[in-house]
Parts: sequence; structure tokens; C-alpha cells
Amino acid sequence: MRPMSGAGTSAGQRLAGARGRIDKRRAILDAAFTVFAREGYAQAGVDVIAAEAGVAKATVYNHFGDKETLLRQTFAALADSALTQNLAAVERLADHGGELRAMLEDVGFHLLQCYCDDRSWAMRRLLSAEINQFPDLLDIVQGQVADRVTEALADRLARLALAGRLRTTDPLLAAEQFSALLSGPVDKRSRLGTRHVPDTELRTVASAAVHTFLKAFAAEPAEAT
Amino acid sequence: MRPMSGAGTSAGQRLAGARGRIDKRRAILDAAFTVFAREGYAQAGVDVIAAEAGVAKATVYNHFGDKETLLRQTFAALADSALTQNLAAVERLADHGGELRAMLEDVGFHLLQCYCDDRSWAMRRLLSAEINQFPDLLDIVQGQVADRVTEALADRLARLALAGRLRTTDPLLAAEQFSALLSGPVDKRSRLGTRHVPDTELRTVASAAVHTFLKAFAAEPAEAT
Amino acid sequence: MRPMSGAGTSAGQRLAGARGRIDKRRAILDAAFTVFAREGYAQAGVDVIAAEAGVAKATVYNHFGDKETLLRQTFAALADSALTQNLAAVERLADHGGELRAMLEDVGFHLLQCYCDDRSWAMRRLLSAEINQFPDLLDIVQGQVADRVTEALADRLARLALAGRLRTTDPLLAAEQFSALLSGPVDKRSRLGTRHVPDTELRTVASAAVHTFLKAFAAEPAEAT
Amino acid sequence: MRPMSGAGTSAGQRLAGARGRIDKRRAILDAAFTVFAREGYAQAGVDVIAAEAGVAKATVYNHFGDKETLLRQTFAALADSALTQNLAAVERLADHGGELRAMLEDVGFHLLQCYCDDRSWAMRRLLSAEINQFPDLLDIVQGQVADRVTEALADRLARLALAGRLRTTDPLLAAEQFSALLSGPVDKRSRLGTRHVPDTELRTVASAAVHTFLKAFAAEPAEAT
DNA sequence: AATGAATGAGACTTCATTCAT
DNA sequence: TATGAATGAAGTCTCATTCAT
Repeated sequence: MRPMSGAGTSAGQRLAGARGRIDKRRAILDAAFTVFAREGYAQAGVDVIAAEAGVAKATVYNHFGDKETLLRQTFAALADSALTQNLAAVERLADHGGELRAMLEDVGFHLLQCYCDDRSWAMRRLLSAEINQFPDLLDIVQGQVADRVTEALADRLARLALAGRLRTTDPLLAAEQFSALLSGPVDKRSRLGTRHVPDTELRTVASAAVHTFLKAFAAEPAEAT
Repeated sequence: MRPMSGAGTSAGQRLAGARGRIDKRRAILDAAFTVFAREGYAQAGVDVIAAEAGVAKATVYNHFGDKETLLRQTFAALADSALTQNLAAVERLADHGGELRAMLEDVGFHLLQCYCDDRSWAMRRLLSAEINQFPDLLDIVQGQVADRVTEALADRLARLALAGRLRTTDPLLAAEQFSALLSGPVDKRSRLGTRHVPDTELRTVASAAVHTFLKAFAAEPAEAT
Repeated sequence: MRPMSGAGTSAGQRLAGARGRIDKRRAILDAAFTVFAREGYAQAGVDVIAAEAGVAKATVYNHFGDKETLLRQTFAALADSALTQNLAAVERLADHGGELRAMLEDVGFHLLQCYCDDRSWAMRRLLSAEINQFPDLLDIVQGQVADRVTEALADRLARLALAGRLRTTDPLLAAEQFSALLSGPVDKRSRLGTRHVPDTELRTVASAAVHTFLKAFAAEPAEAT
Repeated sequence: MRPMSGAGTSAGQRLAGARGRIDKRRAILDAAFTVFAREGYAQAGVDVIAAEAGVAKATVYNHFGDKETLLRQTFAALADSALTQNLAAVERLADHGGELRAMLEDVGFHLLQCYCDDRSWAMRRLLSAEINQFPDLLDIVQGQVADRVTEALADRLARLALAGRLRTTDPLLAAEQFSALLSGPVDKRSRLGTRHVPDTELRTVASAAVHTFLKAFAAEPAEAT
């Protein structure tokens, strides 16, 4: 999980001025997540984070003030990126006339990929771990990400229902149950994110989820078979 | 802090001589869970646990050797009690001729009660938090409890299928999806166990889960309405 | 300023029980004063104090909780011993018929010895240094020591006045001025306690002070010559 | 924070080009004294001083090199201003035929005002605090200020003695005792400069000091009454 | 068996100082 | 010249663990 992969860096190295600061900030955030995820908040040493980021310990404090703030900013950054990925997955669900089942399986698969991403698991574990000491983290994660994704999913399901391809009067419930049918079974298989679940297995789970989902919500029996 | 059931201790309880020792051990385990749950493993001080248990810090070490062992023993005791409660809930699912939907809703509701129990949430959060440092805890919780409960549920569903009341060829998948439809929606509602979910809400969730479940798995269309 | 000199220690070493704790407490207090006096409160490291006391750093915290408390307790202990010494000096001023001038010079000399004691200077410097951060220290030093000594001196002067050997209606003022005439001149000579003032010099100062004092307060011109 | 007098700067003030630089230097010195006086040398952060002066931390280092130098320069500037004020007070003691007692009380009062000035107390406290680490500060304060003031006072007393208005063969001793009778009693009353002593109280102290002083040193009994 | 006292290692955080712009 | 950013060293305090009683 080394920071600053890709193209942006080399350019930044040359524009030394303000870029250096930004780059260091990113490096620290990335390192912080790596270490928090690996060792837990309380156990994670700021020394270690600084070393992983390649800066001095005091630099971490110059940027973030204290360890708590660092944790919160780490979550904020994570939530940002997670939201983007999940919404992209949901947006695959558009009624462009294709086969409903295949489309749902595709969306389900991509949502599961988001869900099973290492960073995704790590974030959820960290959230679980620290929710007592930092209840506001839940608002970042659930309010800023999970709820919005569910809402977006409900929107798409509602449009499918309007188009007569699904039958439900409560698209939010449908979205929740769709999510549950996807994530529930992988929870056990992935051992809380400890074991990598291969894509083929994700497709199987998505397929089973869609199978059950369509039995319950398909507009026409033909599609539920 | 309810005492934990289990056969091994009752014998000890009767030996008056060892009584004090056993009591202290129990007190320490209870206190450990309370403090671990409240503050997290790394943050929890052995002083605090000892104080909560009403013993001296050194006594904790006399009994458990070190903090890691104390954590593991705490989990073992918890898992014991959780398994008992969950199995009791599953066993309500017996084909004594009653209405299928009502029976499933009853089981679902009681499973959700187990799932939403404060100690249950605390245990799962603690497990999430420490799975990197103590991977073996997962075996205790998932292997000794979750899997067994799912298996027991699958057993009961299989018997209902054999009796012609459900239609499925993969009772384990059905059990998993039933569980997912139950727990998924409450996950969001309970804010990772931070918010108490009232029984009426649990019944609503159970009912919605059973509704979808029966649409997918009911043997006769009549039962799925 | 090594702690625990003298006879009390060897006995304490053998009565291991509660004496060990007490001895360590004293050792820490002594070391704390040494280091505070040498380096100032803010600059003094608790490590250094612990090392000087021959205990582990954590032991200092076990006994005193934090550095502030350690400072206050140090002052309290110092004030105690300073009070005792000063009162002993004042008590030399008793009307047992001896020559008045000689007696006053004797008291003045012994008061100056207290005043010029290394620890005495160090305490006053430390007090000056920290009065902004710890205003309550002044109450310990001034209220518990200085004021009481002045009062005791005023008492003795009052008795001399009653006996017709001094002439004053305000013994407290007389006491204050007597003290001022003693300490004022040595202040400059001792360079804030940095330079040792030899006893002969103290006697000279005391003599000059008494000379002026008697000119102002002697009952009979004969005694003021 | 009153500006400090002194000849060296006025030249710089007129060179418009260097004006900003000089102003900043002055601002830093003023800020340094404020902060040193409030928090003590060790505790005072260079950040805080810089902020109080309205400059960047590095600017402080550009001007003064390091914190020690800053402290010394601060003392030098202070001593300058203190010397001026004290000498002005002493110069009020001139034999222009007025009543001796009134004149001494006037001088005593003005000396006490210097002595009780906030900055004066702060400087003495700071000196006490740091004399171990910076023994040379004493030379600045005692050598450059206190001794000179005492000498000047001794000079004036000597002239009064020559004029037959006082009786003493050791004017330096008389000056010291005069100072002692003034400052001694206010020391206690001002709580090391922590409490403001009102002018009326200063006049009372001056009056009592002069009363005693004249009893001891008045040339004619008439003036000592 | 239970405890009070002691400790060494390590945690977070601050701060005087320097460097490049 | 003035500054924002970075840092190494150090400081206060905590904690899991051990030892003697």
C-alpha cells in the first residue's frame, strides 16, 4: 500500500513548491490507513505511521495536530474513495433494454468487489473497533457512504419498477434486501476480510442473490425462472 | 453482566474450598469482557479490569498469565453462551403443523434478538478489531458458533423441504440467505450495536425477511402471498 | 544532597516492610528538590529526578501522580523544615537578663544563617520562578513559614518592650524592619544565593543591623550607643 | 509594553530603510519579555514569542540567533530602562534646603514605585529563576543597575552628611539600610509582585522606613522625632 | 492464593532549530 | 530579509508484567 503510485507523482516532484506539502499529506494519510488497518488505532504508533510515510514524526503532527484527527481524516479520505467506487457500480444498473437478470448479476458482482476490497474490509473493521471511542466515524461511513449507495440503488430499482420490469412498492426495502443477499453470504466466506474471495466465487454469490431476489421481485414469472 | 452457563463450572461451585477461586475467575472474565468491550483490547488496562473485578492486578496475572490469554478465555466463555442462545432460537423451528410463515417469523425474531444483544454486538466488534492480531479468535466465534447455528438452521429447513413445505435443493444456501435477509437490514438500523433496536422493529424486519424468503422458497404459491 | 544520610537508614533497610516505601518517598522528595533547584521546574526531567533518587521513573509517578504534585510536595516538605529552623533561631530571643545587644546580634546571626542556607535560597528562587504557574506555592512558603516567623519575632519583641527594654508600640513593624535590616544587605552580597557568605560576614551584617535597630528602638540611650 | 529608552536606537529610527527591521527587533524584544515573564524561560515557546510579536518564528532566529541570546538581549534592554528610572528617583534627593524628612519620604516613595513596577518584579523573578543557568544575567542586573543605584544613593547621603544634616561615617551602609527598610516590608505585601500595592500603601511604608532611618541617622534629635 | 510496590519499555506530543524559497 | 515546512531530540506519563510478602 505504498502511496503515490501512478503519474501524478513525478510531476509533483518537480513542482516542488506547494506540491511537496500536498504529497506529504497524502503519503501520511495512506500510511496512516495502512498502519491503522494493520495494528488498530490504539496500537498503531505515530512513529510507525511516520516511518511508513517517509516523514518525521513531527511532520505528522504539523499536518494533523493529533492522532485522533489523523484517524478522522483518514476515514474521510477513505469514505470519499469508497463512495465513488460504489456509485460507479450502482450506475451500471440502467434500463438499456438488456436482460434484467444479467444486469443485476453484473451490478451485484461489482458491488461485491467493492465490498470485498481489502481497504473496504479494513475500514469496516476499524470502524467496528473504534465506534465506542469515536462514534462520529459512523456518520462518516454510514451517512456519507452506505446510506447514499443504498439510496442510489433504490432509485435505480424504482425506475425498473416504473418501467414494469420489477414489482415492488418499497424500493428502499428491495435495495436493502438486495444488498443483504449479496453481502451476507460473503461475510462468512471471507472471514471478516481475512481471506481473499476470488471473483468466480463472487459471481456465484451474486448469481444466487439475484436468483432469490428475482423470485421475490420479478415482474413476470418468466424472468424469475 | 449475566453469568455464563455451562456444565464445567457447576461442579466447581459445590466444592466450597475452591469456591472463592472460581468466583474470582468468573468475576475477572466478566470484568474483562466489560472493559474490553468498552475500551478495546489495546486500550483496556489490566488495572481497570482488576478494579472492575474487585481484585488486585497481580491476581489477574495469577489466573490468566497474560493479557492475550485473558482475551482468548473471555472469547471462549462468550462464544459458549452465544451458541446456547442461538441454538435455542433455531430449535423453535419444528414442524409441529403450525402455520409456516408464523413459525419462520418467530424464529427470525428470536435470532435477531440474539444478534442484537449488547454482548453479541460487543463480541463481534471486538473480533473485528482484533482479527489481525489474533486470527484464531475467528475460529472460536465463527467455527464454534456461527457455522454451527447456520448448520442447525439448514437442518431444520431441510426437514421442512422433505416435508414438502419448502422448495429448495440447497438448504445451506437457503439458511445463509435467510440469515442475510434478517441481519442485513438491522445492521444499518442498529448503528453497529450502538443504538438499541426495539422488539417491534425486529419483528418488522423479521416479517419482511420472511416475506421475501417465502416468495423465493415457499413450496406452494398460497403460502407465499 | 544525597538522601538518607545518617542513622535512620540502616535500621529502615532491615525493617523492609513499610519503611522501604517511606524511604523511597523521602529519597524522591530530596532528589526532586536537588534537581528542581539546579535546573528549574520546567527544565527538570522526571528521569533525572528518578535517577538521582535511585528509583525508576514510574515509581515517582506511583508516589506523586504527576510533576506538579511532586513540586508542591517538595515545597511542603521544605517549608516544614525551614519553619522549624527559623523558629529555633527566634526562640533564642528570651529575656534572661543578658545584654540586649548581644542577644539581638545572636538572633540576627542565626536568622541570617537560615536565610543564607543553600536550600533556603534555592527554595526562594524556585518560588520566584514558578509563582505565575503555581500561585499557591506562595501560600505554603509565605503563609506557613515567613509570616509565622515574623509573628514569633514580633511576640518576642513585644515581651522585651513590656519588660521595658525596647520602645515600640508596633512590634510587628519592628519585627519586619529588623528582618529587613538583616536580609536586605546580604541579598546583594550573596548574589541571589549564588555566592556563599561566610559566617564572619553574617556577623558583621547582623551587628550593623542591630546597631541601627537599637538606635531606633532601644529603650535607654545607653543601650543604643 | 512601554518602549525602552536609550540613545543607540534613535539614530536607527531615522534611517527609513532600516526602520522596519528595527521595529521588528523591538517588537520581538517586547514580546519576548512579555512571554518570558508570563511563562518562564524554559516554558516560553519561541513560537509564542513570535506570534506575540507578529512575526514568523524563523525571523526571531534571524535576529537573535538562539533563545539564550534572546533572553540576554531582553535583560539588557530591561536593565537599561530600569537604571534610568531608578536614577531619576534618587536624583530627587538634593539638598535644596527643604525639610529632610519630607524629602527622604519622597525619594523612598519613588524608589518603591520603581521597585514595585510590574516589569521590575517580572525581571527579578526571571533573574531568580535562571540564575543557575545564566549566571551572567546577574551582572547585568546587579552590576549595571542595583549597585549603581545604591552608589548614587550613597553619594547623595554623603553630601547630606557633609552638609551636617545626617550623621554617618559609612554612607554606603546607610544607603543599603535605607533600601532594605524600604523594600523589605513591601516584599511581603506584594506577594512577589503578584499583588499590586497601591500608592498609599507605598507611602506608608516609605514613611515608616524614613522614621526608623532618621532615628538612627538624623544629625539632630529634633529631626528624628 | 492474593496483593502492594516497583519497573522498563514505549506511547503521544512539544519545541528549538534549520533549510529552501 | 522573512517565512512556511520539516525535523531530531527530549519530555511527561502509562502500562503490562514481576517480585517479595
